[in-house]
Amino acid sequence: MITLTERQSLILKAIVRDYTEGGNPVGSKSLVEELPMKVSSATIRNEMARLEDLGLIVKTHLSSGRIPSIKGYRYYVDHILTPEKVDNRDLKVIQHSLGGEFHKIDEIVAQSADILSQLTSYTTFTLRPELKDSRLSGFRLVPLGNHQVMAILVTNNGDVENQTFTIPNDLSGDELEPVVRFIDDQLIGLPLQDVLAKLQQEIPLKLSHYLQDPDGFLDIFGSVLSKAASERFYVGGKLNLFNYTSLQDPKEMRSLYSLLDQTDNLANVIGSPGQHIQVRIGNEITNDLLKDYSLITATYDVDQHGQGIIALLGPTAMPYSRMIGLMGAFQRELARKLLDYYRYFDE
Amino acid sequence: MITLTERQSLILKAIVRDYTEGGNPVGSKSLVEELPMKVSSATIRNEMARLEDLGLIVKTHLSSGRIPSIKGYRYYVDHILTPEKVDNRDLKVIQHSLGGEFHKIDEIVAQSADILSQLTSYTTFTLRPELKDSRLSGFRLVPLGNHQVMAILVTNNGDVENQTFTIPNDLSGDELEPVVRFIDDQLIGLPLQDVLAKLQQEIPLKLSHYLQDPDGFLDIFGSVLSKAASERFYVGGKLNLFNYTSLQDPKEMRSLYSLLDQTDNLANVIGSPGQHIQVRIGNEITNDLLKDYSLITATYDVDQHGQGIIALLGPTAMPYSRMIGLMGAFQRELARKLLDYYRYFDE
DNA sequence: TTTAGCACTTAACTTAATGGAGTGCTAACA
DNA sequence: TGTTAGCACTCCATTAAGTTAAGTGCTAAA
Repeated sequence: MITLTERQSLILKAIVRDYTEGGNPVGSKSLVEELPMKVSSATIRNEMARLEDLGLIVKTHLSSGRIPSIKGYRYYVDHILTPEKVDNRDLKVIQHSLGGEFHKIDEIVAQSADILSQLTSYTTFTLRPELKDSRLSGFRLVPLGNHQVMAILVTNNGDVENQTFTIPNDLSGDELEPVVRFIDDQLIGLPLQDVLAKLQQEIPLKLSHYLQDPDGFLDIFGSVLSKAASERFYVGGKLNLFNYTSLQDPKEMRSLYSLLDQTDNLANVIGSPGQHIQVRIGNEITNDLLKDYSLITATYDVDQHGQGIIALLGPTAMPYSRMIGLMGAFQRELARKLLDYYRYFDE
Repeated sequence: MITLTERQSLILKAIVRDYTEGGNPVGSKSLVEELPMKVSSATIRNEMARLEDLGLIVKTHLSSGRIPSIKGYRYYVDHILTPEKVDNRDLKVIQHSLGGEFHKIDEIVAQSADILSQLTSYTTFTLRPELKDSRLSGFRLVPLGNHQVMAILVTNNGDVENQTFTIPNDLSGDELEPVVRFIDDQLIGLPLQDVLAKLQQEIPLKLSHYLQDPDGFLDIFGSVLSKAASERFYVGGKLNLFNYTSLQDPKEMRSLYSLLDQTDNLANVIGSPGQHIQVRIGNEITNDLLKDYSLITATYDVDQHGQGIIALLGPTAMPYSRMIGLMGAFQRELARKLLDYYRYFDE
């Protein structure tokens, strides 16, 4: 367990700030002017040597200034930093852009990713509140003619999922009705997870009373259901990658970029953060492609509607205190907006 | 009007080929070995000087080898090149990947963009056949409970478009039925364009017999309708940009990339190509961001179902003959597949 | 018309020189 | 014991100079 003196702490803080703002290694002389106490550059050099021994700062070459190491950022984030109060203008932007009327949760969540990336110039990820508590509240089969049927699934949270299928023989609404009614009787009100489970056990058997070939129908129902139960990260500010990356090689650039495109893979990268705002720096991120970046993740709580996730990817040299402040604001504002949205369907 | 001698033509052809394959300016000595006739490098130098006078090739500096100019590529494409027969393996790939079963036209069109970009390592754009001949074949309003209604629109080509709306007061199916029936009577069978037109004229008046407040309903219907009538390019191989661009500056990279993201803007860039395969090179493309690239565009015909567009963006130094061959193959295969698809709904 | 020969140009690479920023260490000082 | 001034040292970045290889245009002869 590392403990720093007051002065060492101030020096580390100043190094992190300078490097984050200017992007250049920080030397002892420039620190003399910035530190609140009156000490010579030699003294600072001595302290810096100690910070280096502790592994908190490193040199880029033998006689260069210092930059924070991963460990240094870590210490800074854990013990020195205080979250910055969100700028009033930023807060206005957030509230205004979430203030409009939305027809889908996904729109709200996607919009959040966009705003956050706009405010930070980094790349952001958002995940809607978990669906595990969602319940099936309605199922429809709408014959469209021409061998097509649309299956629609509604949850108690107002989520609507639909898919169109091509079927060998046209069906009339009358033929479909008993099946839909059966589904309604048996499954409405159950959590989606349970519906998925039942779908593999008792339902096929019972359904065979109503339909000669229940398999086709079950495929359809299952397909919409799993689409509704799937969880997808929204990515905002993908293009911002160009701002903060130091990569030159187009090949690496490409593979990084395509990582951001594989939204189904992002869950592995981001994981499930705890209650508080979590910062992972450099190689603390499990994915090798991101070992030179930092990832800030946080959950947000929407009462009994479960938790969602917001995340922020940027350079290791990012203004952590401002970013953490912003994440906090988003936690609150997004939760509030969604609570508002859900209330509409709870009535 | 430029006319080249047989020998000049062969030299230009060789320069284009060499530069396209190797990426380096081509000198007179290396051409000696490649040309089918027996001439010295000095002779080739003389010919090259003439080609340069004509503006077909240029030097990168006073004593460098030559590279084709825009005008040179133009001449090559117009007078020298012969489309390459499509590799059998490539044809298999195309046919196989379009061979599967699709539930939506958009899936086929998007898939085509992906395959073509995969085969070429460039970026591709595809547009589905024009909708102008599509006719409205069905309209549904499905109440979902919780203040939500889904509007579904079906065309005679099997296109399905849907959108969910939040409405102030819940409506039952019974209330909606006369409205839907009215729409069916008045509008089914008409081309979408005509439907759009009528929607702004006679319909609102007549509809007021059935509904107290037709405006809300018309908004809904109009919204789905315009969604169905909107034409969107699919973009394939966006990431391939990293392969063929020579840009270093992340800022330019970014603006180029975001051009590809604005799918609604692409129509301006791509235009409406004529019957044949059209090649635009460098500054022949109207968009300034693309002045260092080449764009190959072509239409494909699906009989009475209208025309679609495929396009290919790559470096000016691209193997035109192979690319034009591939575009030809796609014209045929995509048209065939779509004809097949439509036939299903024509029955 | 073609060709050999040659002087000339340029990019790309290597090497050397210089200045500046920063460090660690030593010795003196409070 | 902690702090400071001074100094030798290191490394990067930039500039300058030199070298090589590829390629050209031009001239004069075949």
